[in-house]
Amino acid sequence: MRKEKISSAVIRRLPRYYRHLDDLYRGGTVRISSGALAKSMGLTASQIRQDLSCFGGFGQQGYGYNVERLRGEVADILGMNRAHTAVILGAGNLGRALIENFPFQSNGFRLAAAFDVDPSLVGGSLGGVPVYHIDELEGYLGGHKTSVGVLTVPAPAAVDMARRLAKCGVDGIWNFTNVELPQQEMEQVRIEDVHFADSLLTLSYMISEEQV
Amino acid sequence: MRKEKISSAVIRRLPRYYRHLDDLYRGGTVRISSGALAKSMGLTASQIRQDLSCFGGFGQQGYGYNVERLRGEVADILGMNRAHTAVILGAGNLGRALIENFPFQSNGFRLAAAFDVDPSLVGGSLGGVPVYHIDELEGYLGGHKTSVGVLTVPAPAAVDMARRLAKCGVDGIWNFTNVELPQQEMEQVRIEDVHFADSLLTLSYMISEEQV
DNA sequence: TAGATTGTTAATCGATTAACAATC
DNA sequence: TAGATTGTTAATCGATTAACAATC
Repeated sequence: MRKEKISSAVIRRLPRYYRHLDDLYRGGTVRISSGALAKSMGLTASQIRQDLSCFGGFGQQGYGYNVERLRGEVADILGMNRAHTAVILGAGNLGRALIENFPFQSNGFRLAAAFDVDPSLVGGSLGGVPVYHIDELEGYLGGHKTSVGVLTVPAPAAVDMARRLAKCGVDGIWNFTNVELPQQEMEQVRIEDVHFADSLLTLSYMISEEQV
Repeated sequence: MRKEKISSAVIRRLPRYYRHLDDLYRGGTVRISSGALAKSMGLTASQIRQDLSCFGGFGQQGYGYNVERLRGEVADILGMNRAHTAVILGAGNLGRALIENFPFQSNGFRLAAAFDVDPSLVGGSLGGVPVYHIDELEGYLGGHKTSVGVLTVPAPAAVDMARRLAKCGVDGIWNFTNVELPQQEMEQVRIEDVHFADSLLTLSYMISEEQV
């Protein structure tokens, strides 16, 4: 289906396309032209047509794109309909924030289990998700095919936990620890980092620059 | 000091440079060549020299870079020594995770106040940070020059809170809500988004692609 | 000094934008 | 049909890589 390797610049824009198309869809918009979408997203029409054409011709000359259809196509491209599963490691504040508030379901994931060491949490559940002791990780993953491990453990535990997830064969790690995981040790695992510090420092640069 | 507009590709790499240099510094490394740093970061030596030369000549021929000095220079460039201040809006799980666990201080920020509507929190403090009622926001910001507002409120409140922060004259908004803020309404405010959903969907794409 | 490594200029590569024939 | 808008090819722009003289 796909012609060549899709550049990561394009891939990073896909979730934004999805988000905007979903908003339009929910708002009842039936069709949209690349020009109109570009304007509302702050991109160029050319870029949108170029990006989408990596995956196929979803539009129609003289008409534009059907919002519902395009939204669905982008969802498919992003793998949102593949019944991905996730487990989360670490049920501290951040872990709990994700467990209780992040809409895994509407992003195509089912959050199946949480792991922690806190005896007051283990055996219970959070937001409908059972909490197991971290020692049960291998046993659990052995029996439950899991796509992604979400890492919200304290920094010192991060690398070890990543290794254990990799050894159990997860496809990806969603890394919230401010630690660089050893990708070269786990070539087969895709790692996506959410580095809060990098983000804040970028903002710090931007606001500092203004005042030079 | 700076010649021209620095490209955002370069800016996004600066925090990673800082992180690596800080690790090296803490580990006691005194000097490093662009080649060695490149290898450990998965970049090219050319790129590192090119990036750094945007800001000045920090190295020495035949020697490389002094780690402590370069770490300091990058920190300065990032604005880490400008005594930035921040307030956080929303002390739910995510807000609390940031208040209690995120090292604002070592990223050059002082987290001065939190705002929420929960009567059981207002008037108290979290992680040493006083919690005020959101109604007190304007009063507080009027009296306390604040660089950044951290947005960890529920999605429906996000845009309104962003407007209020902008009106009070913050320089930047660190946005954790899955909402696109109206940048065009607040040209003077720099917005840095941490879109969890975009990040997870990127990972979803990467692991799905493997299995085509 | 000789070897190493920078900062910078030139060459290459890739991504974005523009243009336009195809066509709904 | 005429107007609008796509998908795609070509042109431009920008970012990365390579090369090398300068020099510590």
